[in-house]
Parts: sequence; structure tokens; C-alpha cells
Amino acid sequence: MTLPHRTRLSPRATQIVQAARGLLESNGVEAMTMRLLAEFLEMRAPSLYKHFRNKEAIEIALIEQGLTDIGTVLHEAVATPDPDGTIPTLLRTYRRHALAQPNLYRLSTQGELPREQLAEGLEEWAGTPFFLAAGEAHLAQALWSFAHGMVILELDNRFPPGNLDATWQAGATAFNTAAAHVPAT
Amino acid sequence: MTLPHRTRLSPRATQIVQAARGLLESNGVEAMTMRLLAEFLEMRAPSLYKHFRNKEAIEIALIEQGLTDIGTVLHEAVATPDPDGTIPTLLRTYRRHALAQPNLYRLSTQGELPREQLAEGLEEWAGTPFFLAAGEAHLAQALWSFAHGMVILELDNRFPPGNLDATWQAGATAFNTAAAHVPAT
DNA sequence: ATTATCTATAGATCTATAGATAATGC
DNA sequence: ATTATCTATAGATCTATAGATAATGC
Repeated sequence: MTLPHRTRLSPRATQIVQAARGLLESNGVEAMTMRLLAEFLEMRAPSLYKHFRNKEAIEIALIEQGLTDIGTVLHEAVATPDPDGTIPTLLRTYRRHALAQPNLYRLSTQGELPREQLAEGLEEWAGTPFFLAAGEAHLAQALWSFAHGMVILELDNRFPPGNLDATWQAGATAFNTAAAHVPAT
Repeated sequence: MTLPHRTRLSPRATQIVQAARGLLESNGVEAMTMRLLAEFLEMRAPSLYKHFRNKEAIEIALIEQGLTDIGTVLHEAVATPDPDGTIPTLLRTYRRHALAQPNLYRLSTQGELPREQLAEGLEEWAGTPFFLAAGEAHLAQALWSFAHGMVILELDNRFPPGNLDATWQAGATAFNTAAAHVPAT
């Protein structure tokens, strides 16, 4: 399955998005202001508006990057054969990827998506690995919800102290068992 | 299991929190400002500071209310015998409750909790029904993650058009099967 | 007396536009 | 010529404090 086309950006605009990503990841979403971004780039805030219509346009570029990155690693994960089964592999990959860039993960998965401004097909493409692993659309969505819930609760430090690996394992087993009962097509 | 004590508030402070809840629910979290809250109450913003130290204190009262409400309905749900099993009932109740007050749900379940300022034991008490339904701590956390992921993705309009009931059903079945294999204590 | 309200205002933000100036590309 | 930058600044916020005034409770 091939990656949808993303909005093409000028070299300078690409630099700005990279800087925004760095700022977001190291200082959190509340640091993602035009002023701080400009400061980080050693330029003045109004100059940013020659490259992006407004702040939202930068956020959209970041969301596209977040969805592209996550889709890339998940597609790779489900393509790799694993004796444990593809659901545990998918979940491990999902968790590792999200925790490695928590703030970009949040930005691209929380809140409503500005779909009409996003590269066509990107969102669906990024979610397809769940379908490939679960074998059926509803179970796939349930599996995705479990993964997202786990990640976001872990990032928000909502779990009591304990062994989170075992929690992932419990969910993986439950979904793996359910997937085994999906009739093959 | 008995509800932990919450911070006691003066009658006027209670009114303010109720107004804040109304404002939050009808206008979203970005409308939850001291100015708009005061306007809603037909008073001036500085007067609010005679009742609450700062804005965070109001948010904390709201979070306590959110956790108390959710805990109350979930405890009731798992106490009611149901031929379908307690996991499907718990999930149905969780979803219905969250969707009925989406903004309070978000406020009390997203982001880090200011635990040291929250009523002792409240968070744990609100989550106990998952343990009662799943029969084991790790499966309980996985079930909670599934429920939270489903709700938050539904609220954020992240699912493609389709039958969400079937998705809940798929998850419920997966967890129900897993719970059936938990050895009874 | 005490408590709740008010007015006035400090002090920090933020996004975004207008118009001048410097740098680059044909 | 065009594009990228700058300075200056408009116009909206926000939270929170200080101190005056009105309302309430003993």
C-alpha cells in the first residue's frame, strides 16, 4: 500500500516545519507559538507569514508528518512476519513509536482533524495496518482504540504504578484470540 | 465500596462550580475563562477570587465532580446483575455517560492529574469497577484503555463512517472471552 | 466587623497585518 | 523584479492584585 502524496513545501517552509517539530517535541504544545518558533529559528515572527498563511497551516504540516511517520512504521511492522503473530508486533511498534515522540503523537491523534486540509487518503492509509492485523474492520477499530487509549493514558501518567508491559500483554492476548476467530477471506 | 470525601465548598463556591460546569459543557474548554465564567454568573471576574484561590482550583473541583459522577454510574453498573455479563454492561454505561457530558469527560480524563490536590482515593475508586468486571488488574487496565480510546476517538470524530456499536461489540467480546479465562479468587 | 462585590489596572501573552528595507535571481 | 526579511503595531485575549464600596451578620 503506497503512501499518499503530501502537500509540497518550499525548502524554507520545510525547515520551518522541522523547527516546529523540534520545538513541539522538546517544549510541548503550549510552546508552539509563532513567536517562540521564530525565536527558535532566529528570525522575527512576522516573517513566518511569508511561508505559511497562518499558524494552522504549520500545524497541518506537522499532523501530516505525524500521520506519515506512524503509518510508515506500522505498515512495516505488519509486513514483517513474526511467530508471536502480527497483533503483538503491531502493538509493540505502535507504543514504541508514540512514546518516542509523545508531543507529535498527541498533536496528530488528539482533537478533531481538519480533514479537508489534509492530504487525501493519508488518515486511512495510516490506519490500514490495524485492519491488516485484525482481519476485520470492527475488530481493527477496537484494537486501534485499545492502542490509542493505552498510549495516551501512559503519556498522561494515568496508570497506577505497576507493570504496563503486562497490561499491553493482556490486551494483545484478548485481541489476538478474537482475531483468530475472524473467518479468513 | 464507598465514595471518598471530596473537598467541601461554600454554597456560593458550589454555585460557581455548577456554572463552570454548565459553561464548560455548553461552550467547550476554551470558554472556561474567569471572565466568561463571571459573565455567565453576572458578576465581575475579580470577585471569583474571593471564592477560589485561582482558576486551577475551579478546574480541580470540576475534575472531582467528573470522577465522582463517572465512578458512581460505573459502580452501579457493575453491581447490577446482567445476563450478558458485566463487561458489556460496564462498557455501555461508560460510553453513555461520557457522551452525555463530553467536555467534563475530557477535562477529567485528559492530561496529567494534579493528584496532590485531588481528594484522596477518588481516582482509584472511580476505576475500581473495571477491576470488578475484569477480575484481574492488568486486564482491567487494558479494558479501561479500550473504553477510553473508543470514547475519545468517538468524541474527536476520528472514526470513519460506520457502525460504532459493532466496534464496541467486537471489543466487548474480546475482553469478555479473556475475562472468562481469569481464574476466580 | 466581616464578607462579597465592584472598578481600575498591571502585566503577560498571542496572532496577524502594513509598510519599509535588504538580499537574490534574471 | 521578486522574494525574504525587518520594525512597528493593532487588536484581542488572559489571569490576577489592590483598594474602594456596598451588603450582611453579630
